Amino acid sequence: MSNKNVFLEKYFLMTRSEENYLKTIFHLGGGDSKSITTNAIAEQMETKPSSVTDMAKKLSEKGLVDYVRYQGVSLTDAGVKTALSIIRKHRLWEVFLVKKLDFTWDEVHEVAEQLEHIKSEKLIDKIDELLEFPKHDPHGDPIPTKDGKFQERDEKLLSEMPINSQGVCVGVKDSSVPFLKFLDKNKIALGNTIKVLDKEDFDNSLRIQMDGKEMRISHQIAANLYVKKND
Amino acid sequence: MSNKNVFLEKYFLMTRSEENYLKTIFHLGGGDSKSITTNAIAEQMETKPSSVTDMAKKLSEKGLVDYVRYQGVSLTDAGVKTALSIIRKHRLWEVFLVKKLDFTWDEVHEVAEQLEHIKSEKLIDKIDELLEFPKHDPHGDPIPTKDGKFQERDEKLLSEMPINSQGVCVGVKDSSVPFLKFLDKNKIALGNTIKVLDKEDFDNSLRIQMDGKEMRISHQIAANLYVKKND
DNA sequence: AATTAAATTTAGACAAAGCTAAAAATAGAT
DNA sequence: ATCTATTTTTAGCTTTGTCTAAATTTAATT
Repeated sequence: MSNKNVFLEKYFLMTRSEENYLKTIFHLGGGDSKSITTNAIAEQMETKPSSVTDMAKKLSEKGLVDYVRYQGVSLTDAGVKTALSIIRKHRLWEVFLVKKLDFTWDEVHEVAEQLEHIKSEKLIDKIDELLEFPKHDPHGDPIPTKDGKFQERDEKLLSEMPINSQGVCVGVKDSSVPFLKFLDKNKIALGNTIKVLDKEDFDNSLRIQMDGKEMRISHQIAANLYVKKND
Repeated sequence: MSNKNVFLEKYFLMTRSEENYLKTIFHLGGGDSKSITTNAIAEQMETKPSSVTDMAKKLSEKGLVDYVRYQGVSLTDAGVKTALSIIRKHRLWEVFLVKKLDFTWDEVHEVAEQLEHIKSEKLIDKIDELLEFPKHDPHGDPIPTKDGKFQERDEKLLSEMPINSQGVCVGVKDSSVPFLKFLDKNKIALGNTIKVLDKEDFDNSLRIQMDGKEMRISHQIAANLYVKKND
């Protein structure tokens, strides 16, 4: 019961629950040294704030988050690294499910949610290799590198943007007359800021916000608009 | 909190621990209506008999084992079915790891031990399909069918036999003169009963028992001898 | 600056899965 | 048939992760 291997104890032996908390904190922005409230975490994870407090203490003990009572939590460098490794696994498994097993867009999340907790570095590296080192998951979100780097591509198709992200319109893929006319008619112009509010699984159409007003656009349109992500 | 869906509650929502117990009981022979002692289970699982007793009660509650105090446990039909579905998953994942990700013989078990608990029927069916419905895992053990049938092949290569299994020598694959001379010299003849005592991971050689005496044979030999399993 | 509303933490409880130590039942040997 | 020795179970405690309800701190408003 002695303190044999602090490194192993603190960083490798993560429980499923701990990993889920780190992932959530990262997604809520707590990797940018921003403090995330216990309430926000509780809401996201569909649990109670008091449970979050308990876990915050535990993760703080392990050096994975900075936690100040009543002030919320933010990930430490070690916490960010761990969160990224889980997100990497999640997204690689999503690619695997879609590319190798013909899962659809909307089926992958639940299963990847389980697979991301499998503990084997070799396994995920081999999956990465099998998939030929994909850069993005099926939703267009970037896959962190093995050494925990986030290679955020700053130009992408609007259809690949995650929900709640926003960017400036920087180009078109289809430059046909009908398409450009459509953009003009709908006051979509280069330089406009567009925020993705929601995606409809049924037809992949998007609800977006532009210049303060909301609108819905089809997947075909979104898949031909390049935007530069800025948040 | 009402008793909404008994089927779901009893059969689908299995914990990892419950699944591991069922698998162990099956492997110890408790599927053949034979009673397995709590001590045997505890030893196999590297836990304590008292913990096994607790779980026996729980699994009995759920209708997965028959448990009589001081008499041990045996799997019910539902228990056998569940155990086989876990074993099926374990073995399919092993094949996947070896065939698709270049894992070696000895690396697969630990990872498959985790993967077997992933809950997604579609996932394992798709893996099965990807692998073109293999009949045996990398160790030569049979993969149960989706509807829980064990298709024990009664003829297999000696090199594919699991440790502690035994069979009667029924044929050769390589019928070249040098090979047959070797068999003759070592008194290995059709009709002999051979028991696999141990496998050496390093060179895949086997320690076997034949006619009461022990000997070691290379993988190349074992991979060219057909035996008919009989226990 | 004081008071109230909202957010957060503490305290105490629970279920799952395990352990230890003591009690009870079975089985083996005489 | 009785008595040990072994096996098995019970009772009570531990840890992890969760919850509820009560207490406390922060923030917002007057």
